[in-house]
Amino acid sequence: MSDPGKPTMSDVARMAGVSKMTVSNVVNNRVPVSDAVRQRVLEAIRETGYRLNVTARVLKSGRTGVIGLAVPDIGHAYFGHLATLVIAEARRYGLHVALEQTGAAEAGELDAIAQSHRLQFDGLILSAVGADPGTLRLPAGNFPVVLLGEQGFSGRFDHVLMPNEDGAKAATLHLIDQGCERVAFLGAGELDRLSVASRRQRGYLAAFAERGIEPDPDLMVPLSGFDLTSGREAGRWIADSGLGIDGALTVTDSVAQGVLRGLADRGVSVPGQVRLLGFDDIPEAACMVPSLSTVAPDHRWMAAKAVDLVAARIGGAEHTPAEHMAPFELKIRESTA
Amino acid sequence: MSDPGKPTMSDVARMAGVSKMTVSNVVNNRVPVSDAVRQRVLEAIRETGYRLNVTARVLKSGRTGVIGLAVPDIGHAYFGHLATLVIAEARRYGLHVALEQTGAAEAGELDAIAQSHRLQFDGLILSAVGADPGTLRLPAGNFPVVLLGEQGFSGRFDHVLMPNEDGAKAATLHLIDQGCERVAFLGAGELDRLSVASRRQRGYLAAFAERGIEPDPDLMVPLSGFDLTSGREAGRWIADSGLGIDGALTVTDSVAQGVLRGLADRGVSVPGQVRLLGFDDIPEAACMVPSLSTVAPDHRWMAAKAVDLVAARIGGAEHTPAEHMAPFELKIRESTA
DNA sequence: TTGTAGGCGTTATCAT
DNA sequence: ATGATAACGCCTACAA
Repeated sequence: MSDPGKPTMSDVARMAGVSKMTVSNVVNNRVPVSDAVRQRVLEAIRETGYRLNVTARVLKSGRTGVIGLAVPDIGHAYFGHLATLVIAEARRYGLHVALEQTGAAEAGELDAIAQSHRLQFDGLILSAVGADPGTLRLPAGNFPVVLLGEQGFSGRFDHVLMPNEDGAKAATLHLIDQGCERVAFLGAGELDRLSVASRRQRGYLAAFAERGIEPDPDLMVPLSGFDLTSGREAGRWIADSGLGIDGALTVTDSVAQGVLRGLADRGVSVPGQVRLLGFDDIPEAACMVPSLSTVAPDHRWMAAKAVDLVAARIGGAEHTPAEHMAPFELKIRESTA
Repeated sequence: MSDPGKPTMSDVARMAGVSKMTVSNVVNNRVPVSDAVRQRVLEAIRETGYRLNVTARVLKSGRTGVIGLAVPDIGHAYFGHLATLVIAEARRYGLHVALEQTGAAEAGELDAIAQSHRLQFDGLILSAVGADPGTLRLPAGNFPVVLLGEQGFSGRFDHVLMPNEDGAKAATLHLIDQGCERVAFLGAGELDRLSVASRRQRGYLAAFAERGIEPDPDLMVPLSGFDLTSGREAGRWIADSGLGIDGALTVTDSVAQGVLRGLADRGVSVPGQVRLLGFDDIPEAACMVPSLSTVAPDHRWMAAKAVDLVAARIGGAEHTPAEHMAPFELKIRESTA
């Protein structure tokens, strides 16, 4: 007795007394097959427990029907939400989405690209925050890549952009107009790097410029990360700093959520003593206490656009790379009332 | 000129003036290759932009090094968090994780299994909430599947279980011991189905039994979903119901987050007028205002165990399926003070 | 150290 | 309507 191994089309064909090709045709409902033969084949499939070997099919077609979505951290509410939307949009094209986690580091992003080749994705949507799009190395040929959320346009890929500057500017103006005189920006970084954070910080600065106010460098505070914990530390810091901060724009909603908590730790009321404004409009924002005012980019629009672009390239389109800026809305809620 | 197509080993071999096999050996660092030849091959690889076609290799080896992780909805904080942990654990085995979304429906879960075959995963970790483990159909052969978080043990798969009953019981006892006389359970379902919700509800009932208190059916309220929005509605309902509810255990932390907001909408204070307790200990729980008391299963333990089990089966282990119950801790925070 | 032959499981093409 | 043959790109086994 030899090891039976997984049954193949040949096994089915032999059992049904037909050729491999006929089995293939039955499995794929392709050319007409006589009812008698079809039944015999289906019967043989059942008996052998045969399952199509997709790898072999992929080897021939060169297509997997899978696109990668690489994000810094799926644990972050924003990316979880985004992923859900991308998956929904991809379904419209019959595309499957596999998620990669880059860890918000350049190495991870480069690896995601390498992996997307390894895993034979047909394309990749990359939410890059660490790597410079100008220097990203790609798999051979013109592999469909769409960059998401980052604003450093390289001219090499399609970019779906968030309205980082305009959104942050509108948000800051709102805080100023609400009467805040000491508005902080939480999540500051090096302005020369084209990170999400620096883009938003530029918007913050643009608002001050428009109002003819001199920004105070002490109010642009860097964070150890863009998560709840860093936010909480920042919230406590605001209370302890003695800088008289009465308004704050955070680099993300998750940070704002932490800040809210950090302020509560110190008994500081929002919006009473400090008005708080976030960025992203994650689903949790409306359910915080107080509910969080925030810059709300149209996430569905972004997901749809990104998928449309990869799908088009996968379909063979050869348009020159372009930027696509998502619309946004400033959502005013309790935290800046 | 003909379409060059993607370069293959043959292309590289031709350019380097060697055989395909030599190229293969260089690429895989296998048998010794003379330095001269190696250089020529590497040079040719660079020039052609050749990249290994993994599909072809998989067709021979039958292994992809990828496991699937199928969860109801990655947009939910809990699953996002879980995914992060599983990805980290899988890395220890050199395994890659691809995420699937099942939509919390049986159809989605069955599809996830079908897909994991389609995508040639080596194994699957399935967080099943809809399908009955007893009736799940598997890909051919003994495909490594580990069920996560569900408590209906089938005897057919390894299960990594959450302490649903014990956790909910401990939580409910805590509420009772804090002096709550009207403790509600938010997220009730049909007790006969072995869902996560019904398991937790059993724990809730067990606590009442232990204290010799008759539970009030009006206090076991079903929800339209296990998300923020349903929670918010439930919170308002608590305030409007006139049932005198002064304590509540929710089926998940996300629901509790919504409830917190719904109560705030009605000006009900937590824990002053209503004490609130969640389940899961998502990262957000500690940062809510007030911070959320919750049942905290050891997520890292669960992720590690699940990965260990699939990895073992992928490695050929043939142990009989078993249950593995995660340890938990009751985290007391402000919401039940 | 390098090359040749054959096959992994499927499908396109052309023939019957 | 069905079958034979030849790829798809790589790797194992063996030969030189």
